[in-house]
Amino acid sequence: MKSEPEVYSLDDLKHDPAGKTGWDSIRNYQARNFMRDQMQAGDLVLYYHSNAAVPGVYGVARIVSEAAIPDPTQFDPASRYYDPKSSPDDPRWVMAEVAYVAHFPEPVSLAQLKADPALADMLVIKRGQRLSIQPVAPADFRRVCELGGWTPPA
DNA sequence: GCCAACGTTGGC
DNA sequence: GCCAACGTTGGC
Repeated sequence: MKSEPEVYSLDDLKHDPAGKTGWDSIRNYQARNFMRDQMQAGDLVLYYHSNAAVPGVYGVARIVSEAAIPDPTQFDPASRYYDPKSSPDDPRWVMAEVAYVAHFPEPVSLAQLKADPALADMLVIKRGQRLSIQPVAPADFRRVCELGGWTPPA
């Protein structure tokens, strides 16, 4: 999952008073579908900082809700993400709740991801790949954690 | 700030 | 249904 650190960083998640955050405002159908169809409670997530001084993976979060909760911002006329075509009866946009797990001892930069032959198929290194939610192959997940100097729980 | 990539919108 | 215009993303 990508986030701009100026907007909501992994550190912000760590210190969030609620202990978690709703991953709202996703307004891309493909990203929404990845979240809705391929995430479930308990899944670990690589936390990527985009538009950062050093873009890359800074740590790990966890999905702590089902991955298809209606995104409340779509019903809020004051929100930038208001969608008048959506209705509470048939919500168009969904979200999941995410909780902090860990910062990597060594953040893994985008340049490192690109330089690692084992990660050649990772979506995030592909040119033009802008989706803010992307599936990660288990082997790639483990490799990125290894590069970050962090061991996932068994 | 530039610009490539790409999704969405809307006229026709 | 095509496609030009436009807006957004995000690395650099």
